[in-house]
Amino acid sequence: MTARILLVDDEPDITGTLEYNLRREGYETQVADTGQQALALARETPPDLVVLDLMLPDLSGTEVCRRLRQDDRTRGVLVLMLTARGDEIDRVVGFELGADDYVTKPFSVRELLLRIRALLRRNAPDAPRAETAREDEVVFGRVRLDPPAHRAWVDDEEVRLTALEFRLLATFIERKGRVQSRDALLNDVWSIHADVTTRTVDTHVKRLREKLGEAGHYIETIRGVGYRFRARPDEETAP
Amino acid sequence: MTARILLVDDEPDITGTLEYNLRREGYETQVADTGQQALALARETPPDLVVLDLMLPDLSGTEVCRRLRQDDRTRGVLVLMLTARGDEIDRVVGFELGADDYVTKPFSVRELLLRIRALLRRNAPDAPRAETAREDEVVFGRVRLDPPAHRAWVDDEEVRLTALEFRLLATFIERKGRVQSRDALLNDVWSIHADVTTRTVDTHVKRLREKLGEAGHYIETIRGVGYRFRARPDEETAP
DNA sequence: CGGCCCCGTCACGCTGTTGTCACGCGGGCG
DNA sequence: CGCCCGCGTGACAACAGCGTGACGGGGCCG
Repeated sequence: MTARILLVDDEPDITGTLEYNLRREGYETQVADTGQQALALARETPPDLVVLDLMLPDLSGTEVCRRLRQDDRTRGVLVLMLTARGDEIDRVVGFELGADDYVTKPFSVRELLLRIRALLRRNAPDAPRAETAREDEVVFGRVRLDPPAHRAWVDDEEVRLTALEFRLLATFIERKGRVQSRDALLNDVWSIHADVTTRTVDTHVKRLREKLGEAGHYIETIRGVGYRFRARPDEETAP
Repeated sequence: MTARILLVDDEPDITGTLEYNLRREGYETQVADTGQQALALARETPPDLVVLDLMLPDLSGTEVCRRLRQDDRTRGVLVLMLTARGDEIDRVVGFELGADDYVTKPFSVRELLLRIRALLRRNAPDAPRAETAREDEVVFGRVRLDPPAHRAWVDDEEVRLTALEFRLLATFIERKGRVQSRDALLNDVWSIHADVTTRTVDTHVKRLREKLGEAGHYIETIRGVGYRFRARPDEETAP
């Protein structure tokens, strides 16, 4: 079974070169030059791997990745990100997005081809990713997160989180034990730097708590400061 | 638990640079310049990750990797390979060796650091922050403060402080040993420059003392001037 | 095109926090 | 020795901050 690869970039030079080389190696390829198109194609017939540029005309690459993870049909697709600022890479391959690999621009085509091959083989049918998949999971008390699959559980009961909620929860867990001001959260989760008087953060924290049920108590309110995710699941703070 | 990283390369330049950078990020490092030495060290106390050069004086990097995978003690260790001729990479990250990632020489240190961080996090059991949080703590006698977490303890008993009280206490400790006039405190803690006739400061000092219990005596009243936090916990001032 | 889901905003009500006041005490200064 | 200013203290009312339910717009999918 030859692998199918979806190339997403608005630069024809890049997709062209990659397509040529990948086909020469026996892969089937598809090309999309916008995020929307990429999502449509991926949902139509999920590829084995998506090479995803971060800079796209419509949606950002991170957004595309997020939506891929949210759809059952495309959840398991491997994602290799192209380009990321150094300080973004952590989020790209970390809790939040769970991309499987990345290559920074300018990149050598050879390098990219090698990484694609490595990813596909690591994920090959008879070499189940079971082991590595486990390692990608994040467990905190009764909460379990699988960033690459973009799924969440509480007590082994799956919880359906929206993209935003997932991002919020991932950020909380990543920064557990430390208070996050509303401003900080708006920066990191919403990617906006606005002075805020709205109750947006509060509302989404409420929704997240609601969906997490008992585990919602992991999110503590520090009045006048912000929110804090518990440092440890069994921790008891002063009354 | 900070991660332990074993660097294996016969180039002191490389190991030196990496060691410096990794330590700066809080990792523990070990260095080996031969394959045999690397294996010995790894078996002695298995590290969390091995950065492994392919070109070594005695054993090849691939051979070292293979033996690491064969030994029960070191089987689970993450391996990041340095340098590989293009046509070798397939074997390195493939079934045969099963390295977890690779970086080709010449490599950017930044790139390598990012990949190391990504690997470790993906593989981190838990509590990646526990240790670093410690470093942010402020300890003064029986009082302990954790500003990022916005928590306070007296004799390891957590004390619940309001945002204002926390700010006040932090300011005191920051300016310990020096008298703070009520005006100064209103400036720094309340961020207002008002002529003061109110008993606001006094009231909050009282509340803070109350919550601190015995440790409340760290805050001394300097009649006619203001308040002063002790310079040292064991200090006794003349009555 | 229509329905659904997601998300931002708003208003309302509650609770903990905070500023103020009055009172009493005590120490220093005249 | 006594008075006065400064400080501790308890009470209290206003208020800000937060939880919550509801609403409407907008985007995505069928």
